[in-house]
Amino acid sequence: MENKNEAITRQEDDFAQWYTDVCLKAELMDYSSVKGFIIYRPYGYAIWEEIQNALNAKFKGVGVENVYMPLVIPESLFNREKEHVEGFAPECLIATTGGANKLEDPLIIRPTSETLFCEHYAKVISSYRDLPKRYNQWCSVVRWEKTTRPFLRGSEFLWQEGHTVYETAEEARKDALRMLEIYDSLGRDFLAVPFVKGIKTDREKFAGAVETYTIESLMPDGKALQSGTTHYFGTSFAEAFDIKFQGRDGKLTRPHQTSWGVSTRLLGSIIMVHGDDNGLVLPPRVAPIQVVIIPIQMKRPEVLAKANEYLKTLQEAGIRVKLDDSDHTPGWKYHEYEMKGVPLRLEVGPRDIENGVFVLAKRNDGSKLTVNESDLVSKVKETLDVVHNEMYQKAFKYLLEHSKEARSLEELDTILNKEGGYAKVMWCGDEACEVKIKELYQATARCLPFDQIPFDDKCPICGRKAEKVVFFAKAY
RNA sequence: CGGGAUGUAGCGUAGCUUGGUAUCGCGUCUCAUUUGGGAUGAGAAGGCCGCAGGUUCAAAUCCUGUCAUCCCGACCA
Repeated sequence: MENKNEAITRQEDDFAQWYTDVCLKAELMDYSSVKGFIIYRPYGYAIWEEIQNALNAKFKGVGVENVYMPLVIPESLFNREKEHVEGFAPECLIATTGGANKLEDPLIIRPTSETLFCEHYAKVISSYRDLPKRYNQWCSVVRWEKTTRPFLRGSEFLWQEGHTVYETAEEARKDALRMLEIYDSLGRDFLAVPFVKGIKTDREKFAGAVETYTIESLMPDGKALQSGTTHYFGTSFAEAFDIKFQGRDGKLTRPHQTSWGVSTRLLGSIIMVHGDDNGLVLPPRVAPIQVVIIPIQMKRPEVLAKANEYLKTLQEAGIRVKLDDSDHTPGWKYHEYEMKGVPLRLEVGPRDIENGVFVLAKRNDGSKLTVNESDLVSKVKETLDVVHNEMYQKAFKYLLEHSKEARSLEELDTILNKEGGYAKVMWCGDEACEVKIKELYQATARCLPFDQIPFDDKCPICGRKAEKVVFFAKAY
């Protein structure tokens, strides 16, 4: 019997509504009373914490240090880099009063913190011996968005923003690419989300950047989601904020900078890429609960004793495990943890105990296996890895099957408007053709992928010579 | 910011046309029996009808404004 209170909209009926249902019913978030500002509930926040743990470990491995910068930026400071201002001004939230007084220099709630980092760097950098600097902060930023959706686009969102300073362009560029690789590995090894890696067109790049690199993921409704970006700034910020150092040659020199970030938008990606009509499906390595133990006929003391024994053993093995000994029926619990996307369910009841086994059920494909008690830890660990790999492979297959070459306007139309996914286009390099595709199909250039495999030699828009492959898609 | 839809208990809703005691289901709480795919019975609690004005003897209902959410477009991570 379908319980109306628990049921969610089916994906094929209304994908957007399905997404919202999952966000709410899996208890990831709730709406607050201010548009676009959401409440990250414990279960949703816990996923973000797992992402933080994974990234912090990777950051530390390449010498990144965590810091914290102020929430507010004086308008006068924010205004120093021209392109940057033009990019962000339309979506700034600005505080104009402090206490009873009007502020002479209004305070911008940070939409991003380049300016603060730069101001600080100008003070603390004076010699090549002070370089490189690799700072990162975990914080939230505010951008006054017109329309908002949980995790995908919010007025406030949580993210990390890294800001680095190097002596040379080569080092800085290398940093931007290395951080992109870290993001890519986060997707591959933790989120089970495959990304297309590449460089943004000039039109799509970050305000103030020389080059923007990106990881793009593909949602099951055929839309692309920009999931993280890294930027090479050249020396433009260093000039605007007067950051200079005395080089090995004794001369005052402008350093080269980068910035890079991923946000809670990654949660949106996880939800959509893996979720199904029963709710969330979490990749094991960032799942707050990796295994949930469901005892059957709990009132029998041997059942609860065995369940607690499993709990303890798995905890000691470093697995994130929960025993649900609430007095709901087993069936209720099955649905509950499926909605919440817990990768593995461990069932243990009188029948199992008699036979010295337990049942493991995989959330990603619903399959069940019977396991000998003695294999508890090894089998759970192994199966978590299996689930991760299956989830990644499934998403990767979808990505491949929905990345198609478009040699003509007709093919572009078919891919973008009927099939969904990426349209690979041979691009002449003229922004006019990029704009034309946007006008015709509401699709944007997601990136020029690093893996350039040309399949034609002329631009399908203007017919001129084309050498670069660009991925176009409708985007979130 | 334009076009459309929706706000009534934690969730889903009836009532609104034609103003007059706030409807039902789920969930929650208590007790008992249950437990291998959303258990059953009995009892109970829970509402400024999104918010603010207005019309009226009287507003969930009519009018104006506003806020929020969802969908479709233009901007972003």
